[in-house]
Amino acid sequence: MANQFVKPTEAELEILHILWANSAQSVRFVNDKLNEHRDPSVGYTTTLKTMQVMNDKGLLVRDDSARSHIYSAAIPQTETQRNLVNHFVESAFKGSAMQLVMEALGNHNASNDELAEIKALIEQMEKK
Amino acid sequence: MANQFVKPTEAELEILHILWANSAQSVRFVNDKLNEHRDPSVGYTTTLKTMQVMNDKGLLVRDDSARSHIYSAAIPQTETQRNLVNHFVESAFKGSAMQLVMEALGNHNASNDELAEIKALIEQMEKK
DNA sequence: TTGAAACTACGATGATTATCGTACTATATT
DNA sequence: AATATAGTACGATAATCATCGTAGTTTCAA
Repeated sequence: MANQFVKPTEAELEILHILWANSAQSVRFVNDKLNEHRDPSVGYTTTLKTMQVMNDKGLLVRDDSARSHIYSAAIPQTETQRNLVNHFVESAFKGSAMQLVMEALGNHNASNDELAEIKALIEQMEKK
Repeated sequence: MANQFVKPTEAELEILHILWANSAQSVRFVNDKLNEHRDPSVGYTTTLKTMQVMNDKGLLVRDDSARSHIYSAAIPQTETQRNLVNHFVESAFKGSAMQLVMEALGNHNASNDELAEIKALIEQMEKK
């Protein structure tokens, strides 16, 4: 059977975004990145604890061979996002993914390039 | 300024779906509907309590003129879904709505009618 | 008219989340 | 060597969520 999806919390997702964009990093690095965009800044031990929990949950992988442990995301970004979308479609749109697509398309600006890319994807789907 | 968005929890969202589809209803009705698709069924007082909390949060409106109180969703389905999508795009896709669209399009089946509808929406967007 | 059935109010509980402080340990600087 | 610096481990806390039990009240039927 497929691996069981562990849904990351909001705080965990922020950390995942940082590790997806920056591969393997220390807690110090992640905490600094987090606080670049935070007003009440997050304490170092808060980030440490969260990342330890994520490691226990199987969301992160840890290399503890050196004194400063190095963490990376255990699951690829696209796979996690696919799972998140599946869950979200169910809970917010009762399974109607196309309603979600319409909503997301309608209320956010898209460049012509992006629109072209989506059209291409639709063409491709129609051929099946 | 616009009304502050109160994000419904998972359990609350399920109740909202029932009330969006069935307008004004009693707790009894909602609880019965919930338990149509639930294995460990939800207790009546659980649903009652949740709906009372939702009323306090401003998610529901209550008519308590009769003994059996009648609740309805305080905010329209489309408006709530728009807010949910906005939040989800931020947290899961760091603001890239088009990436969400691609993901949702790619991994869910769409009928030809639905694809046509989306194409129409895209045509319309290109004219701006 | 009295007892069962149905309803509301409300407090309590266990689980999860986000947060931090403290204790302890290893490294680096003077 | 002694001390400051930087790291990990871990317990504690307050907030939120989902859940339910109990108490009290209204309605209805035998």
